Amino acid sequence: MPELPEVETVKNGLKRLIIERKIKFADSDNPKSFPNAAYDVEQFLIGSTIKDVRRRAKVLMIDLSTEYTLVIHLKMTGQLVFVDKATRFGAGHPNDSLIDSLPDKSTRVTIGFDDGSSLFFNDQRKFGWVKLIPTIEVPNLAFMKKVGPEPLEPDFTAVDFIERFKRRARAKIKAALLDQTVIAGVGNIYADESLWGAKIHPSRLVGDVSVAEFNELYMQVRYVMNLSIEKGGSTNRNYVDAEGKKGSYMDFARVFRREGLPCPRCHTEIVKLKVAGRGTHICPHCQQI
DNA sequence: CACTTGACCTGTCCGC
DNA sequence: TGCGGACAGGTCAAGT
Repeated sequence: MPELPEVETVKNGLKRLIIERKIKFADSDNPKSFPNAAYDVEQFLIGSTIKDVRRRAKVLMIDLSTEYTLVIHLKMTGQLVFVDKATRFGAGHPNDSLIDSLPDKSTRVTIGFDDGSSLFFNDQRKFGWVKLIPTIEVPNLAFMKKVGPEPLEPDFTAVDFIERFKRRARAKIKAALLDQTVIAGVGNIYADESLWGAKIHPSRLVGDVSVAEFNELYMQVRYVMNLSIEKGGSTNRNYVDAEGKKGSYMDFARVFRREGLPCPRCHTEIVKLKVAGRGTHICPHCQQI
């Protein structure tokens, strides 16, 4: 799934839904999805209360009253869905079919609360994980130490943006955009969308992109990801938010998964190619090598 | 170091 | 219908 806007949407939903709930039990069918010692789970997870939910890059953090944190990465197909037994069978609930079906065969972790509600971590491809870590140790995780700045923070400027790319001067601009140590949170959808917005071909080398083009790319990265947060993220395949609802950014996408359709700017047919090992969508007229 | 490729998994879709 | 292969929102380890 999940790039910055999707993880942000899940975080916002969880903040509304699970703060102050008390954890009664935790189950998992897959050690790689929940690689925590039974002793730690018993000692620091069971019986704890949810105090806060945070996001950094594409990582979610659920802070517990025990000074431990559930650090969660959804990778490609992860979902975190809260189900309250009171709404579970509620007629007319917009997503009662999905909600009613949980847990299902993709459920890797179940967190049960003492009021009967549950949080399900579903992950078809099993790339994602839920790790229980002392809160004070979270900033020391290898990923947290090397990840780049948050591009939507108000004090993150175009000058900062350009500076971060200097270390990847010989890489393709799309590979650098996807590199989480350059800036945090951009994935395949918003890389394609922002490069189209800035009229930059994804295969161009970072060192050959002008300052004016970088300024436009900076604006586009912030524009597409802010718009997507407003739309509840992109549901390309599996993604749903904390209530099981799909996001609608794909209705506003300009190139992503729109091969064969006209470019919204010039009506040239959008084509799909492979760049940096990833499926990539461009307008061959607007985005020249 | 900088950069690219393959691996991790399951499911779906497309061509034969 | 079945089967093989390519492909899917991400990140790492290992390779050049």
